[in-house]
Amino acid sequence: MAGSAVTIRDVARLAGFSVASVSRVLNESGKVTDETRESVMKAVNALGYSPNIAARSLSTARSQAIGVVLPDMHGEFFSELVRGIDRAASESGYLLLLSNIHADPAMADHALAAMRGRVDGVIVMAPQLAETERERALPRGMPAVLINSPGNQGHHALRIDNAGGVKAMVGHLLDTGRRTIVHFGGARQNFDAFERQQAYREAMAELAPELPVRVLEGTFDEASGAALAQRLIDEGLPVDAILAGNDMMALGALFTLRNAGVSVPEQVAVAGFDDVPLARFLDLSTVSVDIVGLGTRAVELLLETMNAATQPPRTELSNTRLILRASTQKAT
Amino acid sequence: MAGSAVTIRDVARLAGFSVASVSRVLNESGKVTDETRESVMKAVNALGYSPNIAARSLSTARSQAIGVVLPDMHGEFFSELVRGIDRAASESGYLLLLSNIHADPAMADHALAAMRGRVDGVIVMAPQLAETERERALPRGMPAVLINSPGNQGHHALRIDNAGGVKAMVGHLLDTGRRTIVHFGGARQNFDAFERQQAYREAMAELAPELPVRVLEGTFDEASGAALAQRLIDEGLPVDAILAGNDMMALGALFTLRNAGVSVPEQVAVAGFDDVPLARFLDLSTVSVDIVGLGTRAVELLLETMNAATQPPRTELSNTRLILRASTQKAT
DNA sequence: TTTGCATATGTAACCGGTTACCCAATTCAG
DNA sequence: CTGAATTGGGTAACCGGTTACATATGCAAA
Repeated sequence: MAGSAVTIRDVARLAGFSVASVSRVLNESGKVTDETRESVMKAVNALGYSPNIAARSLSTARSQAIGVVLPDMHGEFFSELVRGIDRAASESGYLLLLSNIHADPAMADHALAAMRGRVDGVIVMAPQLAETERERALPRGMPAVLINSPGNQGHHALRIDNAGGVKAMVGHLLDTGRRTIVHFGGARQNFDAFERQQAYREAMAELAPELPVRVLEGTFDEASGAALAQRLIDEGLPVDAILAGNDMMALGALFTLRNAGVSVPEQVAVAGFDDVPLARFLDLSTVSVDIVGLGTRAVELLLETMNAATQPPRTELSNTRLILRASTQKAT
Repeated sequence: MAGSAVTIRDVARLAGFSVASVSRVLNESGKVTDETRESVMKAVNALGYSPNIAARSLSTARSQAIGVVLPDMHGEFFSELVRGIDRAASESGYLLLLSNIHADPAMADHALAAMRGRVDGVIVMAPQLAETERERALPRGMPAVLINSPGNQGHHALRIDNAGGVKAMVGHLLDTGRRTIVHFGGARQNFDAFERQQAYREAMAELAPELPVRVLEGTFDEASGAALAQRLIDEGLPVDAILAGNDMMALGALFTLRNAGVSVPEQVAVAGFDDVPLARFLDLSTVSVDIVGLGTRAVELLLETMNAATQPPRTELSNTRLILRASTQKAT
């Protein structure tokens, strides 16, 4: 370990006190006279001493770090989430141990095992991992908070309010006179994709049971959105609104429609989900999620769990906001 | 520390062997018979044991973690860089200890101090921190690699090849017949902004010394680009090319020009730097930087330093690629 | 058979902190 | 002036691993 040459015993020797007193001075625990404090501090500065955190962790059984296990994801969502987590964690004096897991359950196992003993708790986002697999990987007794992950075995969980967001958007489309709303869904095993598709069906059933329901399944990327849009064009465009499972799909659709000479929003409305920065530039109506807030809240819940493990597990929804732009409504 | 119920002694007892043998099995060090290995592994699985890393760090004096100190930045750049670092680090069995520093030198101090004894080395990106401040904060003897940071006191350093990228873009603009190229610069204390402005001046001096040089200073955001573009419009648009210090400024300029009825690229070419995802959608010519590669390379250099500290410090440039789109040239 | 050597395993010291517990000195009450 | 209470400080056990060294076992060579 780098920079650990000087130990507490060296400081104690130079200061002329015992290691216990040095420790007491440094941790401001226990009683010490001012003279003791002074000579200890002098020795600390003279030697450039700083405590070895591994040793401290070992004996206190706390590491002042929280583990963050995230899927291999791109762009804004990742950075905003980490920003939120980091902000809240460092406010409480915690550092972040970060690990991306790459879809593969074995890697998830490995990542979580590697964190054992180095973190006081973990924030896990594993939308692609089944509940049983996750629970097996999670060291038992490890405080954990889940973000957007299936199940909630004894842990606090946070979810994006997919249902609320989708329902609001469906409501908006219906309000603006759309009658044949088709949903572009993401891959089935993706948790968000699943929830959003579900929400679309429920919203339609509740708000407009007389209208047709149609889901085209793809993947959460631009190319997939483009391909599905092309399919609709080939069919003669039997729709007046596309509600995509995320923004990238929506953008793919948007471009394909425009290139094919279809006017948006006049002929077809296009809506997405996520409010990626691109959406604003391309005037895409979408649903915005407070990602920084999600991360911050996850840390709060985790700290709560770590301090008083007896809380019954809660699932909270992070709220969403409807962002209406030109892709679903005529300019005002 | 959470989840530490089972220790190596429990495993040893259940397996009927000593802790030394268990350790040998788990670390694949020393000789063990197949039967020993088997019973140890059985006990490990039965108990769900995984070693306490703090204890291991303490006795081996290595933490198998690297610290990552990054500025508070947004979007793609952050996620791609972390992705690159994480990929290379986890391949070599290292975890990431992450800390955002928020421009403030005191926070940088604090972040680095907190990493002492928990990491085997650090990757620091602190473009806004003066060299002396950074060196004071960095624990002595701590292996470090710098990314895009001023100075390189005894450390390996990585830089985006701002000069090369800007020069290539200036060359392209000149080749396509532009004669009055103005540079929109970022804030002076931003290291990249500074380098890019410098590079613009040098490229002009070298490639077209007879042409006018003009720099408008702003900040690295869209609003600033828009404001500067408006200023040029108010002046009667005495330019035929805008080379912005980054993509966001370029996009701000692009929108403002278009809204004012200026045709791009016919009347004015607009170029950026970074190749953010938006650039592709909005057909902005720009310079792309291999961010993932930057992160990966940083880890490689760091590991090298940690293993053989005697290398003379090197500074490497990560290469850039000219991305030509419609904002600087007519459709082919 | 004895010596020798390789090999597998066990014992216990050690990493560098924290802290329970003990002791000595001082203060205070009666 | 004595005994009790208070207080600052020291000793050493402990956290959970790793590993140098000691030991035991088996087998080959002499």
